[in-house]
Amino acid sequence: MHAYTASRISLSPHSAQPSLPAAFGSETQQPISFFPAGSEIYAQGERAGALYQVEFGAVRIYRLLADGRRQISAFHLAGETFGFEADATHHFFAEAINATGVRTFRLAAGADMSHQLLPLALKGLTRAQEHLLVLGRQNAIERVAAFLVDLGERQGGLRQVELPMSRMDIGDYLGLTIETVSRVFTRLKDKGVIRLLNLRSIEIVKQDVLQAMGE
Amino acid sequence: MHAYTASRISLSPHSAQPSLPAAFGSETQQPISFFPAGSEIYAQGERAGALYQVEFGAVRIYRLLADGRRQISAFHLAGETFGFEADATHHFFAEAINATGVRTFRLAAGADMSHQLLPLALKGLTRAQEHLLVLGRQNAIERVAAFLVDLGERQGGLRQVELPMSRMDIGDYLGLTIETVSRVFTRLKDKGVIRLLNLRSIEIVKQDVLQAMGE
DNA sequence: CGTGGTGTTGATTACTTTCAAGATGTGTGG
DNA sequence: CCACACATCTTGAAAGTAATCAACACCACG
Repeated sequence: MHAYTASRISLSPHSAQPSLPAAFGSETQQPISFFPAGSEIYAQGERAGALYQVEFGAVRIYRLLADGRRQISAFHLAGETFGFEADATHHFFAEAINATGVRTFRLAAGADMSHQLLPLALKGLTRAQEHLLVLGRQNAIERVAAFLVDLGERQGGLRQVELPMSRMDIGDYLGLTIETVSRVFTRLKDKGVIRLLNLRSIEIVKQDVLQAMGE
Repeated sequence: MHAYTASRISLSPHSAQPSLPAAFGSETQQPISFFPAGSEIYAQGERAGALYQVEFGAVRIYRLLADGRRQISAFHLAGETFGFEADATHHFFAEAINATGVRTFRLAAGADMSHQLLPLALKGLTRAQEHLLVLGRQNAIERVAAFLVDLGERQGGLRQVELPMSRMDIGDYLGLTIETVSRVFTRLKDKGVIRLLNLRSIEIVKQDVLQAMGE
C-alpha cells in the first residue's frame, strides 16, 4: 500500500489585480492568484465560499484516507471551474499541480448564483459518475486509455496530449500504482497506439484503437 | 468478467392521482408511479426533464460498458431524489430494485428550479466523489464496510440494516463480484462485526469496528 | 557535472476474479 | 400447506491482474 504525503509548501499566493468580469458578473471581485507547483489552494475542512477558475496550469482535487492513500477525483485544466461545495465546508483538497493561475470568484453572502452554478455542478456530477464506471469496472489498460482520450478531448482533440501531472497523480486518479501506470504506457507504446514524446507529453497514434480500449 | 443483462420487464407504470406539492411547488403535477421490481424508470439516451422522488422501495442508477459490465453509481431509498441531468438527455439508467413508488416532478419548460436543484446536485456530487475514493483506493472488506455504514446511516442509524438489493447489485455498486461480496459478508460475520439475519438484512454488532474498517 | 526526485523495469506476492459445485431461499402450482 | 423448481447465494480451487518490493535509468535542477 502506497501512501501520499503532501509536501506542505502552501505559500500564500500573491494576487494580481482583478480582471474582466467574464461569465460571473455579480460577485465582489475576481482577482487572479498564482500558486506555485504543489501548493495548496484549499484544504478539506476549510470554510468554502468561492469559485475558482483555472487561468493557466492545472489543479488536482483529492481526498485522503487516514493512512495516506489518496484518490484524486478530478483534474482541472485551463478554463475549468471548481470549488463549489454542498455546504459551507470544503470536503476535498485542491492543489496546484504546476505553476497555476486561478481566478477567484468570492461568492457574496446574499447573492444567488444558482443559475451559474447548477450547470457546473451537474456537469461535475456526470463526470464523477462516469469516472465511477472507470474505477469500478475497467482494468488498468482501459483506465489509462479512457484517461488519455478524455485528456486529449479536453485539450482540443489534437494528436499530441500534454500530461501536466506526474505518474503518481495519474495513478491516484485512476486507482492504480505508479508502476502499473508506467507499465501500461509502455504496453501502449509497444502496441504502437501511442508514442511517448517525453515524460509529460504523448502522441496518440491510433486514436480509434485507444478510444475503443477505453469504453 | 461477468456481464449484466437487464431483464426487460419495463411495464408501463400505472399512475395514481397527484399528491401534495411537498418541497416542489411550481411544477405541473406530481403523480405517483408504481414500478414493479426490475422495471425501468428511464434509460440512457432518453430525453430527460423530470425529477423523481422515491416514495417507497429502492432505485438503482447505473451505466453499462459495451460488453455488459455494469457500474451502479447510486442507490436511492425512500425520500431521496434523482433524475436531474446536465443536459436534456439521460446519461444513466434508472431501475426499480423492488416494487417502488416514485413521485414524478415534471419540470415545466420555462420554470426555474435552480434553487431546489442546486443543493441536490451538489449533494450528489459530493457523494459520487466520496464513492470514487472507495472504488479507487479501498479493498473489498473496506468497500463493504463503508457501504454498510452508509446504508445504516441512511436508514436512521439503527443496528439492523435492510439490504433492498441483491448481492449482484452490491457488487456492481462496489466494483466487486458477487462472490467477493459474499465472502466479505462471511468474513465480517466470522469476525463478529455483523450478523446475517437473513439474505436481505444484517445486524451491525460492532458499529465502531465496521466504521473504522470503512475509512 | 553531480544529486535528488521521478520514472521504468523485473521478480515476487497478494488479492480478487473466474470457474465450478453445492446450499439456501423464494415463489408457484398441485 | 407442502413440494418442486428456479433463482440467488455461498463456498472451494485455480487463475489472473495489479500491488509490492527492489534495482536501475533518466531527467531536471543547482
